[in-house]
Amino acid sequence: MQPFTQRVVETIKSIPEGKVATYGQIAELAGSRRAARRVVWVLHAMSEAHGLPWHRVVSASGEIALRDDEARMMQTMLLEHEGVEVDDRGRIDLDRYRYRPGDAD
DNA sequence: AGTGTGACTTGGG
DNA sequence: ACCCAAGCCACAC
Repeated sequence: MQPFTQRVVETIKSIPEGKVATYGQIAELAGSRRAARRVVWVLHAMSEAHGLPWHRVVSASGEIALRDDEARMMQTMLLEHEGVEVDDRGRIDLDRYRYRPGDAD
């Protein structure tokens, strides 16, 4: 596994319950600001094997990015279970729920 | 090696 | 706020 991939995995694992991070944010935290699409690939390839909290990753617009309706429902359910509000269009208020590393909560 | 694809992002209109 | 075109990076064929 490439170092960047490893860092993406660690970054995703570091997102706390009740918070979300965007693809671009994860890419930046892992050291490559423009690598949002690699984050997508990591989620596909490593989510299961590494037990990643994949549901805490959303798009820069605060939207659930999954295409598949069932999967969207699943993500919505997992997030709301952690106290993250998701509206009926699958949108999340990033001002409220965005993960900010280093914040004292 | 070229092309297509993806749970993306940004910038412009 | 929505739509679109480019840019982005790695992978599979």
